[in-house]
Amino acid sequence: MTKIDTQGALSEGRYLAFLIVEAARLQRTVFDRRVRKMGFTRTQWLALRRVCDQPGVSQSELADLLEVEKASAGRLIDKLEEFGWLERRPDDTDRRIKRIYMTALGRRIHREVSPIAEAMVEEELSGLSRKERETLTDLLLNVKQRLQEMASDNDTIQSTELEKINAE
Amino acid sequence: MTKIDTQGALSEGRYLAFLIVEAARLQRTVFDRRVRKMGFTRTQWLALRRVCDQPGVSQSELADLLEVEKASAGRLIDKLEEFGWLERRPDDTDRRIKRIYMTALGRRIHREVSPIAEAMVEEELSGLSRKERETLTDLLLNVKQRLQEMASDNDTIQSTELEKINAE
DNA sequence: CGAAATTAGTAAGTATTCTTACTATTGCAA
DNA sequence: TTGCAATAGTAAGAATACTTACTAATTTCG
Repeated sequence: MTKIDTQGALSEGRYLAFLIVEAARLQRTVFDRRVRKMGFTRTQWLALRRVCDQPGVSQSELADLLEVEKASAGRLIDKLEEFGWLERRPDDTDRRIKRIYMTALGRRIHREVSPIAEAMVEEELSGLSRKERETLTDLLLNVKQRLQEMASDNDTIQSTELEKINAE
Repeated sequence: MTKIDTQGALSEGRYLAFLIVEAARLQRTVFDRRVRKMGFTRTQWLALRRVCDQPGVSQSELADLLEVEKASAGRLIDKLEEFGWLERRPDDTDRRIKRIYMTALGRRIHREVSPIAEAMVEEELSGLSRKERETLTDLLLNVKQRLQEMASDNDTIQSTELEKINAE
């Protein structure tokens, strides 16, 4: 009764969904290859970049921005502090909060890696005109906003049916 | 001497690169939320879907398709075989090879989850016309192909300079 | 034929991140 | 004020995936 038509109109959209994932994964792969030889990971680079954009960010805020858990962010900052790229400083008024700042070494690393990232982006978009880039931006923004709404609506799924099947 | 202009023309492209990553991550988040309650992970679902599309695939082929290492694919298949969704069968002619097939239960799980995935894709694209979807597909394909070329060119980066900085 | 190189899969150890539980601090309200 | 709830960060253990090394089977080539 619930035959699924995977060959019909839906497949086009499914293809688009895969395209988005594949483009993102390729970006990640290329970036990883180009910077991993330097001895750090993509996550570490993203954290460094965030702190550069927003010095004095708290650990929890940084965790949100990087979309990892608070505990994971703590470990990450441990390592980056070990490297001497970042440092924790207490907040002036709230003693629970530790704020993150870049060190001179961190700023230097950032200055060196930034052009690699910029060059990668420029290269991957080199086949598109300025107008096409704008169009791509608009369309992706549309999809992203829709996805954000979907991510907010939490609890619309019943799992009971599947659990029954799995339990048999 | 190597001043970086992060505010100029490059920032537009950088924004696009982030958009791609964010859209992909949101897709993943939404899908995870909708199926994780059913007791399995996105990777497990992707593996099941691949085997459904391509029954009799070998473990190594599956690892390539999922872009994980052979060892990880082995563990993954262990678990899915434990669940009773997939099964390994020996190859007829090459005794090294184990081919992966779906079980009746696996097919049933697939039939239940597939519409959830399809509905998600349809919903996330609901703000775009058919023509806009085609445009988005074309533009993303262009970016993806460029990234694939970049992923093939392996060794164009010197890491020496960064290592020097880091070692100080 | 028979030894070397290649390929499929597994095993062990490591790294990363998540989940859950905990401590310390702060804010709010009876 | 004092006690309860919320928030920031940490700790410990599980899950997942990667890296490296290994075994078994197959292919290639002298």
